Amino acid sequence: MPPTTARERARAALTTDITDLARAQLATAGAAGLSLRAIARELGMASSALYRYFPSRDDLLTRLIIDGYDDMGAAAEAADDPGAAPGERWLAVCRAVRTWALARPHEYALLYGSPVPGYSAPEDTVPAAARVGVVLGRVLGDAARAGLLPPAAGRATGTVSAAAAGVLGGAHPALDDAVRTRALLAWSALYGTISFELFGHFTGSVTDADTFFDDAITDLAGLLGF
Amino acid sequence: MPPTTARERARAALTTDITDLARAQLATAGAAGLSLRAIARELGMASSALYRYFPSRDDLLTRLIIDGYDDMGAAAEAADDPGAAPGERWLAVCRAVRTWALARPHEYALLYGSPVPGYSAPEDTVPAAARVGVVLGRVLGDAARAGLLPPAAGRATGTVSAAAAGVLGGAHPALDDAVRTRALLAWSALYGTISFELFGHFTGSVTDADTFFDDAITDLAGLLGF
DNA sequence: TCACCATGGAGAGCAGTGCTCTCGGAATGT
DNA sequence: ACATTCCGAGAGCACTGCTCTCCATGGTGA
Repeated sequence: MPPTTARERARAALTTDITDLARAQLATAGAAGLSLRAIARELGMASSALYRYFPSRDDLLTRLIIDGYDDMGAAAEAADDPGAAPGERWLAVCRAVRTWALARPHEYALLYGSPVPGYSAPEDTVPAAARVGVVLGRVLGDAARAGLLPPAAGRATGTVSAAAAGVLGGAHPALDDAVRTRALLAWSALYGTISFELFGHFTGSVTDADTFFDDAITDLAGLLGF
Repeated sequence: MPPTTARERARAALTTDITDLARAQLATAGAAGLSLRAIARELGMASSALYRYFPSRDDLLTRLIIDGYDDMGAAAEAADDPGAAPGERWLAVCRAVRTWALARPHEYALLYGSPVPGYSAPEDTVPAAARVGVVLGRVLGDAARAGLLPPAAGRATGTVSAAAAGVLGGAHPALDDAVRTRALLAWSALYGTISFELFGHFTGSVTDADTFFDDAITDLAGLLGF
């Protein structure tokens, strides 16, 4: 339900003002440079008043992390056309993730870079964090159900949890632990390439980042059988 | 040449004391929690005296980063047996990198996590950072020269720089841009899986991290033709 | 040998941080 | 109209990186 009383309205408005300013500050100073006092200053209020809205700096970061995961997940979902071929879908979703990351490098770093020290992601972040994985898992499952995947070897290595197996296509003869391991590998490889590009580990090695990314992602699609 | 005068000896000793304490602090508080004052306190000296040895906190971090790259590179080099088969070599080097990372998660995060904000890695870090890549590139090149690689398609996509091509096996008929792209992909995927494991993105999905890593790395080796 | 000077410590201080506490006014529910 | 809850302000604590000044010491050229 939306806020009803004037107080709740004001509180909600100020809360989004804070997170917006925090995001803006994130874009310039990074996560470590995020300063509650600076936000309060820009808002024209005492720093102590901010603690009525976020009990601590880490809680603000948690909010930003959840919003970030959700925003990225929405971008991935929007990029997925369930009617297209698996290879096309995979490429489109991966491209969307990279585009999202390139537009907000600091926010991406907050999600997939070093964890903030002394801060362990609360349970709240899990569902939001899973959204991109769910989209990629659906692509895999749809491909299997459409008979577009090579037959699986039927190996059960026991390394992929049942919960993850459910997300990664569910039960299907064309899907076994070996396939799912490759899916998890492709998933982490996607973030590996994006992180390397964003964090500067490719500088001097990759000249055309756009086509390199497409080539690499296509290789990964081949690994998955698309 | 080693330090000669007593002063130089004392300076070198104190410098290593500082970096050792910094590394210890890194292991507990992470990069953001690294405090020059705390180091000075543990050393029983004034915080201002530390600036005689490191002009700023970022310079200390740079030192730690270079040392970290070097240590990891040495571990990778030690794990590589040039006489073994390419697949074995690839697996051994990747395992060594992961083992190194698992033993020093915070140090790994410093190297491959989010870049420290407002801090751009100086040129000094480049050669040290390249060491692991050089080892992996040598494995690829040796495999090509031994005729253990499938024939290349001969594609020149122009995405891999000449410098990187030199590291990634050098010139050989079995090596083209398509192969080198896969090599860079495998390289970043290696760090993607390690980062995901270390940063907690696999929690709940991967049950047996050790065998998952081996499986994933073997898949990557297959992608490279090993 | 002695004077000179670079070296490296100590301390005070500045500007900034997250966070806590108390106080007082204002909106809300009864 | 009253009681309660909410929310902003201000002062203050402990901490940070960093600078500046001052001073003792160690190595060195005359």
